[in-house]
Amino acid sequence: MVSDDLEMSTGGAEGTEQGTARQAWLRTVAADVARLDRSSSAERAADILRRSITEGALPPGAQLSEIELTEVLEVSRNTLREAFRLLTHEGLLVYKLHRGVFVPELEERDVVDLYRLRRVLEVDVIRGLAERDPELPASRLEPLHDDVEAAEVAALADRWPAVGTANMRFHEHLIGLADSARMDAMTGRLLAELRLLFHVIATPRELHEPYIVRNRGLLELLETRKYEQAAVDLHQYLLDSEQGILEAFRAR
Amino acid sequence: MVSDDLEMSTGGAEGTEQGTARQAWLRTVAADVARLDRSSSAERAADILRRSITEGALPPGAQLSEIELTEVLEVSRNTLREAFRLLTHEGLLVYKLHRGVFVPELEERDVVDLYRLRRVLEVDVIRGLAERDPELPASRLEPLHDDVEAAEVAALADRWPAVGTANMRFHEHLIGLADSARMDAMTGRLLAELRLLFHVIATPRELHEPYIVRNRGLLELLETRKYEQAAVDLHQYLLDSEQGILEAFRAR
DNA sequence: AGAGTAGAGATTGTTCAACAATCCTGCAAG
DNA sequence: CTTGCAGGATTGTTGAACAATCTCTACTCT
Repeated sequence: MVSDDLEMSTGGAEGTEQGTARQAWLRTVAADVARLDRSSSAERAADILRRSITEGALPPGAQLSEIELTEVLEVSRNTLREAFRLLTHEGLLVYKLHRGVFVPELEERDVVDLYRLRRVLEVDVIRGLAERDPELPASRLEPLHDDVEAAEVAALADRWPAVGTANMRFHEHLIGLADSARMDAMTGRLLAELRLLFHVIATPRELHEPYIVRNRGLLELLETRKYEQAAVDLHQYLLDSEQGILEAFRAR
Repeated sequence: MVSDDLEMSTGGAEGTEQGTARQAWLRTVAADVARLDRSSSAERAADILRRSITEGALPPGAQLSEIELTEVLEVSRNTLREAFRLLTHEGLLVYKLHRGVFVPELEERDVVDLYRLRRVLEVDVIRGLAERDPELPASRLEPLHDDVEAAEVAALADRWPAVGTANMRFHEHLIGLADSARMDAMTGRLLAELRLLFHVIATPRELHEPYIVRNRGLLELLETRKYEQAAVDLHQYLLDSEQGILEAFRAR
């Protein structure tokens, strides 16, 4: 959701269209300002907790004690509870009234549910490209390109959780092609929940490795504007991925 | 979100019909208990605000003052802020750091975005029925039936906002056929945002009336299991509805 | 001994009052 | 007309306090 660290200042860009260049620059500045402003204590606390959860430090089922965390995070109880609410609505925590907040334990039916949504949304994005944006500029695919390379590099270094992260960012950027704020929000939530599942799985390599090359294949189909083929491939891709997670899940 | 509790051991299967009747009763009791338990002050405050917003008492753009509302709702500032967070994540309020919370002002692009999502999700639900649940029991369509009738009754009484509400519930129940908790949540949010739009529209009758009969037609297609036809109709239905809202919106 | 119950201790839900940080308004100066 | 600067108002955050609820232990009764 963040970590698009300062993309700014890459110089250049005094091409023919000064007006649009300036507009683009204004946009990036506005984005930076928004990122700085976003600092409220509750959201910073939520950031730390989010990382702890998605990286597995807080395993599914764990309870988060309020007094304990106020000391660790150095925020007041009220602020901490606001952070809890934030994460609750991302699906990364669940409230049980008068009992506390817990890291949710997802079940098979959640996997099925999550993947159903992923298939619907992601496949629709691709089909949508064919209809509404067949002249997709290559620059919009750059983030996807970077993600694929990041996954390949991480794989060479045997860093499989990093591969998983890169793969997820690939899908996040894929959804981003739709220019739909609400799809972006939903996807963020879906992928966050999915991440929850990864930590109960023993074999991250088997889980992530096959999709590095498939992501690259998908990207090439997009670059050559074979949208229908990309949609079909992605559908099968997600079915396979779901199956892989379900199997790993049953074998835990 | 919760209320999966007390699903436990209903004493096994005594008479088949007694068993299911008892199960149904247990479910309703569980729902009641959940409703009472859910009482947290923040959620009660959120309920009141939600109604105020969706019924138009708080128009788009309005700012919600904290001190003012603590007096009206008789809750502390902290609890009120928790209610704000709840509504923020439903899309019914937006936070501006150090400035306060506001009822969002949706624009044309939001209409387009919302309807894109609605089309994707709702049409997929129908197509999904064909694949995974062709033997859909008639009882599952009862809520849809009730909604259609409610809309027809309200129309006869010239109560057009009520017609709009009934129409929305129809779509909510339609999504419910998918048995997907996450689709339900997303739809709730999408429809809440859509409601926000209705209040800047001057002619609720023209907006809602055509869809009463179309809802009934859709329902009949589902009852006779003509799923593909229903999917096609629904797609066009949503395109028309989007167009209607956009026109009313531009003419405001 | 085992089941049920009462109560102590711990945790969460909510309130209140205070202070710090930020925004908005109006006014003066260039 | 814009820029810069108080002053007032609103939001962000804290800490302490109390009420409500849950959990676990120890006790009573059969």
